Amino acid sequence: MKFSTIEEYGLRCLIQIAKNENENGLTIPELSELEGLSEANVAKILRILRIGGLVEAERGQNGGYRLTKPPEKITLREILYTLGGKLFESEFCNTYTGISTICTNSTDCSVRSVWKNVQRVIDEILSRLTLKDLLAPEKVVDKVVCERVENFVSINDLKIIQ
Amino acid sequence: MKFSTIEEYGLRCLIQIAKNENENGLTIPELSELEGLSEANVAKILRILRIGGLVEAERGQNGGYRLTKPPEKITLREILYTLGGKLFESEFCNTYTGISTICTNSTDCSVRSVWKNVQRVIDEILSRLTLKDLLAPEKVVDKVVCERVENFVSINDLKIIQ
DNA sequence: AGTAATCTTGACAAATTTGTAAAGATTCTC
DNA sequence: GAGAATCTTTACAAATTTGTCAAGATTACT
Repeated sequence: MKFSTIEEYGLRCLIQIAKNENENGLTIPELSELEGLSEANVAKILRILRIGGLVEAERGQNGGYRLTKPPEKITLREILYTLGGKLFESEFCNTYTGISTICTNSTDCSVRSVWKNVQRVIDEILSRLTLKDLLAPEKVVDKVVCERVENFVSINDLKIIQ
Repeated sequence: MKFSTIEEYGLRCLIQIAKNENENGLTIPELSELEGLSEANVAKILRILRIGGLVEAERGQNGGYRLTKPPEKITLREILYTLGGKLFESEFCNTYTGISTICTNSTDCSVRSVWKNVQRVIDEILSRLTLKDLLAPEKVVDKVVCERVENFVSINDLKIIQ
């Protein structure tokens, strides 16, 4: 269970765009510079975000990328779903070799239940965090994210390692 | 953010091994048959589980794979960590292009905070589920997993879709 | 000892994901 | 309208993950 690079880079680019003051938005070369990615790669990632409706592009000399909505209205769930799809797709069982027969016949697919429930919790956490929450300096963000998560989950005795 | 096929198949194989009654354990051809995977693929996955210390193998005519501990002592966290690694590795930031300079200089790496907190919650959920919890028929498992998760997380108004 | 059933390993092939390159389309400025 | 700056798209290359194959090692049974 990993985050893909598209998710990582896409979210980073979105944060940069949201932080940007200039009304023209951010250009591909600027994002490339800010995040240390190649321009071609930024272009590809921004395309996904644009098709997903999270950013809009203006071409030409004063062109660039802007958010389509204010950052407080964009949830992390929406972002990560656009960039990487859901953790557990309902076709999942069918795409895996041989499992369809096993699942439908014996209906003994306990694994699915785990995936579903993990996804449910992740979805809920990500729904409660917006792009705006990520715009502060790292330490502030960390505090907010921790609080938000703890407010929702009853982890009392657990510390974050590292 | 996806589960890898190794995680899916590995967990399935473990469940089969745990369910198995025969004291000799399950052989590769049997697991292959049960889960609809090729024998070569099963062999590869079982190797990971064996190196990870979750199963032990016996060679020869009465050979097969058995669990190294009782299923109630094997957590899903342990299993998925063995099969797929952590969601967020601490070297993560360094492995991504260009980010090291940005991270260390501006310490403005809000994304990391999200990953860390999501992982914290997933880890906690997976720690509370053991292999034994997955051995019942699907509907029973579903009930148990739901309850266990809900007991820990305050989702009140959310229903599982599908 | 020989044979069959099994696990074990390393090399390779296929598929998927990730990243790059090049040519095109649009807009602004002059 | 020419040119520069920008986004857009498609095709391709590289890297990673996934899956297969074949040869070897171990054990039990006769």
